[in-house]
Amino acid sequence: MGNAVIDTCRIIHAMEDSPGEYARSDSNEEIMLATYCALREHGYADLTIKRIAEEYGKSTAAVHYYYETKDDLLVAFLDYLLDQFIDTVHEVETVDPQQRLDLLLDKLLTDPADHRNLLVALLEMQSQAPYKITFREQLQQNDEYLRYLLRTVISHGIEEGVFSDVDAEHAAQSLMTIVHGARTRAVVLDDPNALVTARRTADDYVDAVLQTNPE
Amino acid sequence: MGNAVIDTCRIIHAMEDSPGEYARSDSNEEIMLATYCALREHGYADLTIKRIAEEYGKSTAAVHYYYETKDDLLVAFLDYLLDQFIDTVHEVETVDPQQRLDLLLDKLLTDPADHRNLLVALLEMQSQAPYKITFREQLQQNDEYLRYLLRTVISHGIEEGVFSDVDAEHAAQSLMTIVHGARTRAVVLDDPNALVTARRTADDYVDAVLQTNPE
DNA sequence: CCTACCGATCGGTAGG
DNA sequence: CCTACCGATCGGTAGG
Repeated sequence: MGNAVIDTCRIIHAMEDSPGEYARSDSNEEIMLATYCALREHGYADLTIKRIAEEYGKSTAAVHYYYETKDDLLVAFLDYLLDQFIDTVHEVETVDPQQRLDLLLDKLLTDPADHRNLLVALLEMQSQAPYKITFREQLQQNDEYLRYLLRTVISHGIEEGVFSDVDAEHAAQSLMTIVHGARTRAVVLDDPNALVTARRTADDYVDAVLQTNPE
Repeated sequence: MGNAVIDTCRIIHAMEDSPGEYARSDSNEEIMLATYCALREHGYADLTIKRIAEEYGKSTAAVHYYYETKDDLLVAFLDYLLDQFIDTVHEVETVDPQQRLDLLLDKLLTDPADHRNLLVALLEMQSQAPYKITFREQLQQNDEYLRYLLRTVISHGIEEGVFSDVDAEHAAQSLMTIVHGARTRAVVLDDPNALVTARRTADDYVDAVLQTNPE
């Protein structure tokens, strides 16, 4: 499993080292990737500038050249990481409420590719939320946005009469709770099944609480 | 908020420094408490033997006298921490399925006293699960036990005809997902309301999925 | 249990 | 961007 992770990072680096298409100003992107790999391999507690520099392939001074302090770098990295999750969700373009909610939950609770590695990285960053106000605010904003997406689609469904007239904000919070619970359990208990189970739980919830039973 | 934490730890220390009732062999308990406070105040990434020793009120060598390595200490501490949660749940003695499930969820999703501090400590320890097999196994065992309690009470309810004939294991996993999600959100987003909301979500789930509608 | 100390490593900087 | 280096701090141990 440890090897799988390293491989993933090697693959990412390989992809990115390919033909020099865009300007070298993408050093930032490279450092973000290096941070991602170093974090995934060592965890937040053992994440050092030196290890990031090793993944980056340059010296520690090179890292400090782009980011004055370790904190600056990590704040930027958390934005980068949360964007990865947002991007996935933005792939859903359907507007039909039932279908859209279904697909949003799919994106939030499965989808993968590199999902497991992303979830580990997220867990590590989350663990610093009680101590770094910046992190906490970034995570709050992300949660708020995802909740907004859910609340909106639920409201639309209610207006169209396909969902029961429930408290849309509460329903959105409930689904976010299931999402966070699934992610935590998947990574902490090392149980990939946790996401699949939670996807079903979310469906239970939608079917039983939101869905109008046409009979 | 930072002050509130420190105060909590001071209070705990005060309680424990009171009349010398039991033998001094309780140094272990004192070190566990010191670790709890140091962890709560600084987070896992900045948890050092020195800081634990400061909370303990003795030298770092004193800590190493009882625990050979930092790892040994932290493994013992995780057991200690998880026991705190288990103890709370064990206060539920009711056998009536509906009432018992209700009270179990209360204990898992509210109860507090020092709940928030306990949740922060848990989050910190969880963040090391991907890197320390021992931690992961301890957390797996804990989750398994709580799931067992839920599955059992659900099965009893089904036998007695007060719950629908659902997959008890899946229902238990769903509730555990909600519990983990609530804890994560409460601490990471610093939203005490997350627990209350999730308690309602759990009720939604129980009412809609488990409860037989007698009509 | 304490004092004193070990080698290793940390984030960050000076000077180029 | 690199080499070389800074003071501070880490987990752990020797000797008592």
